[in-house]
Amino acid sequence: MVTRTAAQRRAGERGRYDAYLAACPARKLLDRISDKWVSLLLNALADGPQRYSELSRTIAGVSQKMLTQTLRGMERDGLVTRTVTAAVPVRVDYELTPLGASLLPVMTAIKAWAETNIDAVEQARRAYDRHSV
Amino acid sequence: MVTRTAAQRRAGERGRYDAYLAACPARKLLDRISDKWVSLLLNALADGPQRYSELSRTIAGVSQKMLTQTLRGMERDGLVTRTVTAAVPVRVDYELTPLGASLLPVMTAIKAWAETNIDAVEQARRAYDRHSV
DNA sequence: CGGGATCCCGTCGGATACTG
DNA sequence: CAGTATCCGACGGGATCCCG
Repeated sequence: MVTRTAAQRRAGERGRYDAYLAACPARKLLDRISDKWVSLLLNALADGPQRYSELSRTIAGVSQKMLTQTLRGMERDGLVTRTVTAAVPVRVDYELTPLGASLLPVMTAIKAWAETNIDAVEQARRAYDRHSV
Repeated sequence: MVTRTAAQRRAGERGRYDAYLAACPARKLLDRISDKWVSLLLNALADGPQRYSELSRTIAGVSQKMLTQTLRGMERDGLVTRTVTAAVPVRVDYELTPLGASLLPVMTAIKAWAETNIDAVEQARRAYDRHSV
């Protein structure tokens, strides 16, 4: 077997492609906001700061692990600020930064497309399922 | 143990919340376009129809499994059309539908935000990492 | 109250081999 | 050429327990 296998060739190409992808800002952002909890937290924090426990109740379905993990990630990316108030029961508030708030219009644009086109998508989906099942 | 545990209460709330989420058009759309391969295919198909093998080479890093699976999903949602030309070697072309094409501006908006703000995000990230490591 | 650490399971996605 | 079928490893994310 002198020639490289298809898998080997693809592996080489993938290396460069992954590097290209990793450098792509749009993909980085998509990876971030496409996260289920990030988008929900963005919405929850849109109308003012909230405490950890408030967020926990607002989002309802989230586990502490994911709530903490997601908030940490967003804080790291400068999308939210974390403010600890030393009291007897500790108090922690989260708030959108200007950067985080600037993401809201983008979410709105996505939402707008979704709301106008979701019917067409679901119709196409039903049509597809009908003749293929 | 008379009262329900926190987990039990959350489970109930999650049921309603999941239902709410499932009904949310914006989330459905996000789930779809946030997919790594969907966004790449959208871009690849932006400037005209392409054959299966062409897409395979354009995207480079994708496995046949994911390429086929993703294209099927997009076809189901009415974002692309699949045209089979019966010839000696079979020929299959994929093309964006108007619905699929209407998604491109949204992707552009996301890309625009990403390109103007990615520096701020990465700077915040470095600052965060510096004082916490 | 606001988490950190750990365990565990389900699903996603890659590799490989085979087919019309 | 354009897939389908199968195996399987990695990882995301929930549940649980514990701490400052």
